[in-house]
Amino acid sequence: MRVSRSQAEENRQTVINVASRLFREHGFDGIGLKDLMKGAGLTQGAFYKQFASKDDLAAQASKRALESASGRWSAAATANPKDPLGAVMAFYLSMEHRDEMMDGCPIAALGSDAARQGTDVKASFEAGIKAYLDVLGRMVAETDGKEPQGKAMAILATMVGALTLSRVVNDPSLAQAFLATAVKQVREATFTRKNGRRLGTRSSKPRPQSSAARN
Amino acid sequence: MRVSRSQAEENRQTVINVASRLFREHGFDGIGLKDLMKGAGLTQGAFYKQFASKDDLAAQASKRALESASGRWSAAATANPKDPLGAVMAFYLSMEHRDEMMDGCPIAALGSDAARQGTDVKASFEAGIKAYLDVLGRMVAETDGKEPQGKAMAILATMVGALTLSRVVNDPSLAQAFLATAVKQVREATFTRKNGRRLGTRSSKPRPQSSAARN
DNA sequence: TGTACATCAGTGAACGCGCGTTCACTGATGTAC
DNA sequence: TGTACATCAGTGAACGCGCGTTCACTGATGTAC
Repeated sequence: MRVSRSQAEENRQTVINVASRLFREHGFDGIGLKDLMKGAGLTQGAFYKQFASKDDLAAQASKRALESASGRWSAAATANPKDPLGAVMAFYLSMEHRDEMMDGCPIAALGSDAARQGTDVKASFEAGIKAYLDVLGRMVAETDGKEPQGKAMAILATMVGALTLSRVVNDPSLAQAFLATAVKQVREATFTRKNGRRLGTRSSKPRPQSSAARN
Repeated sequence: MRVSRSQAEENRQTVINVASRLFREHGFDGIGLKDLMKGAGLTQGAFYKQFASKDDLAAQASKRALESASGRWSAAATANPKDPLGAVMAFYLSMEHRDEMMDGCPIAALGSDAARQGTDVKASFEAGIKAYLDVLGRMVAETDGKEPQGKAMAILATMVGALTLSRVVNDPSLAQAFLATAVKQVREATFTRKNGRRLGTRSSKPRPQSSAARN
């Protein structure tokens, strides 16, 4: 039966939100429209009243996932203005994040899938990644004036790679080591720039099983 | 009709080799057994004479893909003994590698898929990653004595992350920038250690469209 | 404001298709004598 | 070494199933008068 316009729009948003989480959990190919719609309390027939195709939803859900993730970065940064980068790394490079793909970083959760998707999905990722880089760049600029955008790209790469690597191995201590060495490398990269001498002396010894080396 | 034992074993190896490339190209879920077997010149019915399940093949193909990739690293390193790390980065962080998933790094090509696979696939990745780390660790140890294994993990994370990021964006210059900043960051990380002063002065300015910053 | 009607979000069944897996069968290979 | 027979890698059809997509239908919503 028909539903009010605002209700329909609300349903649409719910589907996108649900899909942004279920795609991260199961991959674009790992979850069907039936389960996606069921997650939003609807049946699969309604899908094509809201979206042109599964690819269309994939692009919109990717956009939503990136927005929500970038929001978490900003929130962590503003909640800890003394060490915003440390706050971001504390949740990003944690074992909790490693073990929870559904609410985590979509680049790590869907990266190699997204590389095989079409232009629309990649456009969503591209826009979201630029937002990540803005947030990161602003953090880096505060402690390290030189080329903050280049630094931000390298830092993001290190973080995404470390999370990916930590997820494809069975051994939890190896997984944790990838996360901890990434924290360390990012700290050194951001505090080592000004004429070759380290600015900060923040220790970054990896704590083998703790969830995050917050320093 | 029956086939000689050595022919059967050869066929089996061919299937694993083909699968290691087609899984990287299409993802574990993106290619079916029929096409996998056809790629090896066989029909799908023969599959279960050689493998217990598709997951079984996924684990063996992952192992094969990692072995072949780690072989490429070693080859690049020994071919360029003066700058093995530079040689590895020259192909790993290149636009050619970005645009060719089939013969490229399985961690970048299958990383987020592998994170969702079972213990066997992850065991293949874990073993392969340790081999990568050995090769990298030896390179790092030559120029930078301290904690080569930790450095190797951070470098691998940066490289995997940069390649992944370069593949999920449409804009080729942004893709190239991810690769170039990764080269730069790895260079700085490996040559900046000894009491805070940089050892080498190798320039690492990114060359916007070239395939790799070889320096 | 009230009524008649058009719109369209959502339902649930159906479409064709390809999936992973199973199976009866084939016939060359490998083995026992 | 030669023969009889068991083995089993490979074939191709079939299995049940879930997929993305389409469609006739429903009935509350939105609109025209």
